[in-house]
Amino acid sequence: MKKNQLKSLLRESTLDVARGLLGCRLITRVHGAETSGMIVEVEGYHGTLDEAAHSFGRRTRRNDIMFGRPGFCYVYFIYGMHYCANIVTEEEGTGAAVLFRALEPLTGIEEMQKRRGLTEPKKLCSGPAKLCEALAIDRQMLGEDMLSSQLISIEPYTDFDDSHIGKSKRIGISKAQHLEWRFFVRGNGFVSR
DNA sequence: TTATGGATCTTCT
DNA sequence: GAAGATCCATAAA
Repeated sequence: MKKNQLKSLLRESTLDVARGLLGCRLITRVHGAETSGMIVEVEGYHGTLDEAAHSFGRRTRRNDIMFGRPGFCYVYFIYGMHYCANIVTEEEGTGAAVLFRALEPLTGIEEMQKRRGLTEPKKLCSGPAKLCEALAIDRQMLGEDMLSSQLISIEPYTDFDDSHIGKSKRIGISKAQHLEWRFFVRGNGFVSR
């Protein structure tokens, strides 16, 4: 994928965006430190047809960003201690997003190790809350446009064709559990399980 | 105003 | 494999 193709990828349906994001690079720049990783695992969430999505039902203060423009960053706080990060998909007002579940660390690895208090590369970003801690993602990223923001952005890196992409049911949800909306790079050691 | 439970991670057994 | 940590948006009252 070329750099300018991200914008057109975001016009695709949520599940196609999810697949297309595998192999892209997620980058943050915080306090002068750049950290980035290749996206190797994601999940799709689609408000109106998906009981597991935060946007299911109606627009509220918490999920408001999910109804914004595609490419926006939706960060939420969970279990009293963790942040998770999404990129908004579908046209404005839809309430859909793709959750970043795991990265393969690429740059700023020392910084990630410091933030995580760990050195083992496979444990740095192998879960949605772990990658947020490693890349210092929190509420300050909420609502950033990931196609133009300095703080948090996405760019093409590697392309995977369908034969390298696995799918499964989503993890950690109590509703709509039958949907196979989780996608990951097959055989990559940095996925969450 | 209060009660409830969640798109998780770590540590312990 | 199970439990504890610990905040906050939402729904119920």
